[in-house]
Amino acid sequence: MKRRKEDADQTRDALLRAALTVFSTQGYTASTLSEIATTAHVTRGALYHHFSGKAEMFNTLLQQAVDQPKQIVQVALTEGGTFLEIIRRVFVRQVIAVESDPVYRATVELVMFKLESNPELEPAKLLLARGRQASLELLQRSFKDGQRSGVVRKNLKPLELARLFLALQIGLFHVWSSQPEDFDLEQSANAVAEVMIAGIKT
Amino acid sequence: MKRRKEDADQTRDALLRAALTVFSTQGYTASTLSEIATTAHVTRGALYHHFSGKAEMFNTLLQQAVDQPKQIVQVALTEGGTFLEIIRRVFVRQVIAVESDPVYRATVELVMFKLESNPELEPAKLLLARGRQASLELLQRSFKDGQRSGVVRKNLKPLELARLFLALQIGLFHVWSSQPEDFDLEQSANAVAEVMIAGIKT
DNA sequence: CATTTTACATACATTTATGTTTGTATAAAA
DNA sequence: TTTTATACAAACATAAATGTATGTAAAATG
Repeated sequence: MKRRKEDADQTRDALLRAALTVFSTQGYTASTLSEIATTAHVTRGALYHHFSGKAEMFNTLLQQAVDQPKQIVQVALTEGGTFLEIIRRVFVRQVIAVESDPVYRATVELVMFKLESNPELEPAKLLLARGRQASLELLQRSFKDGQRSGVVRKNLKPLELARLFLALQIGLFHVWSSQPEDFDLEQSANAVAEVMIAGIKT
Repeated sequence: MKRRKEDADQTRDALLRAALTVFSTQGYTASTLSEIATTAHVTRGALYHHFSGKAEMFNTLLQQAVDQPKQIVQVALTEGGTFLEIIRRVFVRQVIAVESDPVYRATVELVMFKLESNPELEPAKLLLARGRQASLELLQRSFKDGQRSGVVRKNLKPLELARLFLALQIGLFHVWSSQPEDFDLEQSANAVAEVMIAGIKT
């Protein structure tokens, strides 16, 4: 029995959700299209109808997650405050976002820590690299401003400061991700942010 | 023609090196025993003679890499110095170790950032988790001592400090690993360590 | 109402990796 | 020197995943 267009969209969504689930548990490479299809309660026929294959599903998932960090920066900027306050807000919120949104979390974990080298995923990797590069440059400019206005120590290069910021975020997420149960991410993010601020302010 | 015992050991080593190479380029899951064997200039027959399969090869590789960080701590302790000096030395050296030893680096990158979920690798994951847990506890005790002796701020819990230390190491390595070319790891490690020290000292 | 798409399911052909088995030349042991 | 164990290579059998091709009922289109 044929479905209506809205039903088809629903099938597509179910397939994407199933893909994320299967990717997260089996890993990308070991994930089979059969399992994704059956998890979504359809057959591979439906999957091939909606997507060209595994890589396209992955790219679709990824695309949904790359915008999140930028939005957080936008919001934090509109709220105003001192430079260090903004930096701190962005840091903490970006870390927490990953805890509150399970889909976002699964995607980030998958992409950052659980993706084996794979030629067919190079475009995805590039997308991510560009995103990180953009963040790095934005942070670098911010810290340069911070130094100009005198609130940030000047013996550290803006680039190093930006890397420190990123490294702390990624590392904190990594450590939490490996043992989420006994770990209050928000609290840790605040503690870590405090040390970072204390370490870089004049 | 049959080889002598020493030749056999050589074959085994070649297989392990080949495995690391192939794992690093193709990822664990996508790596095939055929490719590992041919990379080592033998056939799968030799591989199956020396190892029970892919997982055993991986575990063997991993085992070689888990001891490294501990040794660095041992050495750094014997050299003496103030608490903050030791912390800084350990931090920087552990980060740098990964740059100077290509085999160690490849293993760590593989294990930390490029290992998709895989039931047959659970023992390996456990091995690593235990190692990290041990580091965490050691660091925690160290920071507690540091606080008792008054050189470390007391408004942060030792556990948080230990996580901060680990997160910085992991994050820095992660950021560097994604773009090693335009990045002096030693310099960054020192810069980061300095900020960390500045952020936690009284 | 007739026709054409759409949204899948089903069946098939091909490929590829795996584990095992068998064969064999040589080194080591007795 | 005879025997046995070692270190592999080569062949085989099996399983599993992929992509494609075909079938089909219902929805959309005119």
